[in-house]
Amino acid sequence: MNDPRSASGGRPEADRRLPRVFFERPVLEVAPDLLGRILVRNTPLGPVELRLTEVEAYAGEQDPGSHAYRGRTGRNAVMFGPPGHAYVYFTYGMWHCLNLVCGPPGQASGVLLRAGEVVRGAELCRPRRPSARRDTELARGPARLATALDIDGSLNGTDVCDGDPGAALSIRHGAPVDERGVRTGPRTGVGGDGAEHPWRFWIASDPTVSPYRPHRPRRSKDRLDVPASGS
DNA sequence: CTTCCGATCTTCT
DNA sequence: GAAGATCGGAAGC
Repeated sequence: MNDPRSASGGRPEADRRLPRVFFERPVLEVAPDLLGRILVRNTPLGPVELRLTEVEAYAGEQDPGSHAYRGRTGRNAVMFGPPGHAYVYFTYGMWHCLNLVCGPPGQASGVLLRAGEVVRGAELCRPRRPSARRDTELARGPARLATALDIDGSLNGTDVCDGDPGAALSIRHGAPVDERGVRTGPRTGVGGDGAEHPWRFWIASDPTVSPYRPHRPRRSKDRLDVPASGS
C-alpha cells in the first residue's frame, strides 16, 4: 500500500506531474513547496530538466513588489488568469523571467522561478549560456534560468498542467524539500514597501542559488555633478 | 570577494 | 522622464 507507484498508473511518484490543485493554494504555501520539484522544458532540440532551488512569492494586487500591484495591464494579464499557467515577462530591455501563476483564480499572485540545478539536457543549455563557467551557473538567476531553458515571450500563458506529454513546460513532483532544508529572506532586487517580506525561498547550501543583490535605485542618467568652479 | 555601471525596452508618472 | 522581480564586465580590495 505504500508503494509510491500504486496510485499513479505505474509511474513512480517522482515522475508524476503536479496537478492544477497544487497551484490553487495561497502563494506563500506554493512557493516553498516548489523547491526540489522538476521543471521540464521540452525544447525543439530535446528536453531540459531543472531541479528548482530558489523561488520568490509575489502576492498579487496587495503586494507593492508585484507586477500586479497597479492592476491589470497588457503585460501582466496572465497573472490575473487561472493558476498553473506560465507568466513570462521581458525586463531591463534584454531578459525574460518565468513565473507560475498560483492562488485562487483572479488573485494575480505568482511564483518567480529564480534558480535551479540542470539535471538533464545541460548540453542544450551550455551554448545558450556561454558566460557560465560551471554548470551550477547555467540557471543561477531568473534571467539565466529563462535563457538556459530557451524560455521567451512565446511561452507566456502556457498551461504547465496541460496533459500533453510533449507540452512545452510542465512540473514533475520530484523530491520536495523538507521545511528544515528551506531558507527564507527578502526578495532580491525588490525595494520600497515590498522589501520587508521574507518571501524568497531557497534550498540551504545549494550552489545553484543566486547571490543576493539588494535593491539599488539607478542614478539618473544626466545627473552631472556641477564643478565647484567654472574652469 | 566587492562595488560600480552600461545595455536596452516596457510601463507608469 | 525615470525606474525596474537583471546580467556581465571592469576595477578595487
